[in-house]
Amino acid sequence: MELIQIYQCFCDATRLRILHLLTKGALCVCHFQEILDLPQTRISQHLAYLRKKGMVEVTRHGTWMIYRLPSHPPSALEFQLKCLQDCVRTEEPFRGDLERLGAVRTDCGWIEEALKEKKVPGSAAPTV
Amino acid sequence: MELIQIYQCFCDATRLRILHLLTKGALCVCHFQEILDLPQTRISQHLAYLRKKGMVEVTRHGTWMIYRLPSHPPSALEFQLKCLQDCVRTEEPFRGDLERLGAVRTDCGWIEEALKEKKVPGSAAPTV
DNA sequence: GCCATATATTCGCTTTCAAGAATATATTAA
DNA sequence: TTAATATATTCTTGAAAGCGAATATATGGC
Repeated sequence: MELIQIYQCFCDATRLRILHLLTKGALCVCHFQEILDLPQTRISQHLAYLRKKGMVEVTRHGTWMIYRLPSHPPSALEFQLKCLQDCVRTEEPFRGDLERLGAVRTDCGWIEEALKEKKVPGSAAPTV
Repeated sequence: MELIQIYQCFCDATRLRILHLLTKGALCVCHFQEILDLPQTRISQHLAYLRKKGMVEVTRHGTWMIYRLPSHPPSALEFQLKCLQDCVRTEEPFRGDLERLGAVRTDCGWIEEALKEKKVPGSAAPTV
């Protein structure tokens, strides 16, 4: 019953914030750390949970793990994510997350470009 | 964070079936028992959970407890319930639930009329 | 009052979950 | 090879959840 798995993923505040951020583009773990201001372990654990349930996909780029929503999400998930965006547009902490996301200003397109051009995750990496 | 409470209520199969049935009208516990074919204790427990989270309201009519969705549900809940109905229209066990609901053929309007007319929960009650 | 019915609550058990701490792994740089 | 960075995994603890079994409560009929 896949719909329930979606609700299970959505019923924790940290996961909800992660998924919400991913609707704006792919991100790596250090970005989540910075934006959510939560310990790395906790973020990785929730990302592992989401991976296990098939809600996110991941690619390694150097030492970074780039997380993104599934390329072809089931329609129920797509729908729920849309709904999520609508519901929390003005709610904290989601609104603040988006602001901080803007400050980080690195969606995964940017990351991937940088990686392809320079391959220097240690130096050009977001200083987290 | 009220949205999360909605997801928490939605993330169990039994509760999801209960809420789905309630979108079609109020029901009492014995109806849930018959339609879902689950033990009374379990249903009451999940209804208590939903009550605690404000997802259902309840009225006593004689020995029956009539459950229904809140008269003025928060818009997020309304939206999610709409979504639920769309998502599971063809899915089991939801489809079967609706069929069995049709067989029971007693929405709460009927129950309340009967109660007001006859006050005989013991005899005219659904034979469960 | 007593009994039956409908429903709720409590208890004990097992599983899952959330979280922090500690540790492990993979990759890159030197 | 060694060190540093980014991330994952494991461990432990406490809390919550789900479930069946047993028990309690409220109501109505007698």
